[in-house]
Amino acid sequence: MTGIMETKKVDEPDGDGAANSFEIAHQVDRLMRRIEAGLHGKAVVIDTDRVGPFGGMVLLTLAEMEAAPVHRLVERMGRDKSQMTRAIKTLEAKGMIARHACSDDGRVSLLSLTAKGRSFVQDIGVILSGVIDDILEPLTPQERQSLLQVLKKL
Amino acid sequence: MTGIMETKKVDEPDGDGAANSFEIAHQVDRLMRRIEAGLHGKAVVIDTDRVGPFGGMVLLTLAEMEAAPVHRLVERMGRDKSQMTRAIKTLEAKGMIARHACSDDGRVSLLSLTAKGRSFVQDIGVILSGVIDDILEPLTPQERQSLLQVLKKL
DNA sequence: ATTGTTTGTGGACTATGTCAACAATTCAGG
DNA sequence: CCTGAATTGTTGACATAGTCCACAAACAAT
Repeated sequence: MTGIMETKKVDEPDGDGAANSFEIAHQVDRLMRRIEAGLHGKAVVIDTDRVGPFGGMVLLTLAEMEAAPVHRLVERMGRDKSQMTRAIKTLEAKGMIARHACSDDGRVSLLSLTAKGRSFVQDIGVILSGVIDDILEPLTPQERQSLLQVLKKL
Repeated sequence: MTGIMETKKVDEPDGDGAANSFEIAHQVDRLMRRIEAGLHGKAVVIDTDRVGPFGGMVLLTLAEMEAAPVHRLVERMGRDKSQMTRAIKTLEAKGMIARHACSDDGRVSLLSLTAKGRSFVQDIGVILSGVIDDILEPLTPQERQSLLQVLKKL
């Protein structure tokens, strides 16, 4: 049972609204957008194949898993199946990923990065790191680490 | 061979900023989506006017400012002007916000919530708080507070 | 074999976001 | 006062992202 904003400023001394839920949502949203905006500015240089932000995320995620069926990507990224299908289709057309049939299961086709896809992921990785590091710059290393841990705990 | 991220796992178990950049982006993204998913489930009950998630955000933001010109909303939310124009138009059509001319400046029209808009914001506030509190449930109060502070620092 | 489930696709649609052009004001400075 | 910039908001055209629903093919179990 969770309270509405007004009912729960009791035990928190700080004036900024006691773990204000809306505030957190807002800040998370802002952070997301800053990341994307930062990427957007620099991505033009690199995204010659017009992969787009979502496609980039797919590639990055895939790079962490190496050879996975679609539904695993879906569950990992929390998006819709059909959306994933289409993203994959265009990524395949651009030569970023390849699919080969799965011997165990005739329904699934395993996805993997091509060489082109891997080198692209390399490049995004560098830029993304740069962008986020810029954004996180005001934080101490401890704060970064605690941020990551808190996020992971969710 | 695996790509990029694998190459740097050995020397730093944790505690390095650069290694975690992509991880942070990913986690932030997930958090955003969980919030929106949680909202989506419960919003149907309340969003009888089909305001939508973005419209809701606009209303919530506006509720924090009370009477502002469009460009202030734009800079506060970090979105495109035109997007805001259209969102406002539909919100106005739904009777959530009102606009009245600004005496000082003939270009701007000041926006404010109507009674209907305010009560709607009330309702979202309750639900949003609930959803986020559910998500943040595994965190201790200290962790929540530190999360918020870290986010605000950015 | 029949039934139900999982896996991936496709259609149709809505919402979001981006880019560029534009009118109406306001402002700065001669 | 006048003219050329800058600001404010609007619109068109378009690109991307996300949702919902139905469906075929392969599997799993009885």
